[in-house]
Amino acid sequence: MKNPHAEILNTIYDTLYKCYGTQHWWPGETAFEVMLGAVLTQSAAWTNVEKAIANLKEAGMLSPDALRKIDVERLAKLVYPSGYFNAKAAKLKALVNWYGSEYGDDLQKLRTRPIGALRDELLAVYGIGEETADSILLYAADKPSFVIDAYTRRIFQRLGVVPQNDKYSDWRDLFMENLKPDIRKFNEYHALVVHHGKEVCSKREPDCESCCLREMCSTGKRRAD
DNA sequence: GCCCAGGGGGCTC
DNA sequence: GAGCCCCATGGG
Repeated sequence: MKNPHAEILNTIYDTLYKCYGTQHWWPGETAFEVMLGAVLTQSAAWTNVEKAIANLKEAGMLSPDALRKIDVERLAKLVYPSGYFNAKAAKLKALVNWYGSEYGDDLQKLRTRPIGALRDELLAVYGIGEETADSILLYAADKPSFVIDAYTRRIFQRLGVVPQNDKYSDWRDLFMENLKPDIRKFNEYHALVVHHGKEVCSKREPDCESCCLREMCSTGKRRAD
């Protein structure tokens, strides 16, 4: 028999895709904006991240050079709406300093790096952990790196599809080892998971009645059991 | 007005 | 290497 995980992961993808369709997900107007967004969205709602990015745009701060030059206190005020503003200002500084010193702010150069090496580099930058690294790899650097977030864990836990250990790396391996590396699909899969997590499978009150995954989900199966 | 969301760093043991 | 606290906002 074929790999059972591969089958269920593909079935879940197909079901979500049939239910919601293409998400056209590109969380930012440019790859650089995506990198900033990946940091700003840490523990923050995307609506607040949009406010922070709008502030940066208005202040002419959507370039690596401008962000390197700006006063960190002023930067903190601009990103205020996304929360943790002092921490995030320092993180953005670290990100653009790395981007400039290692790649000369050249996106194409960054994209020529192999996925594993680039991931290790990102993880060494202050403020970039595993989820943020994978978001940048997938949505800015065009690398097939599966993004795990709170929605992913919650939804797949409810479906009973879980790795042996509840660590980020184990969750990522579950997807990376059972899906063919495909940038488009990883992009779409994560977008569908986020959409489903927000609209249907929220933490407080999952709407199991209208959930397209309810047939394979333990949480929503109270009717028959 | 409280409770909750939740990624990453840094410290302790 | 697991456990805990800190960072701060906005929405239920």
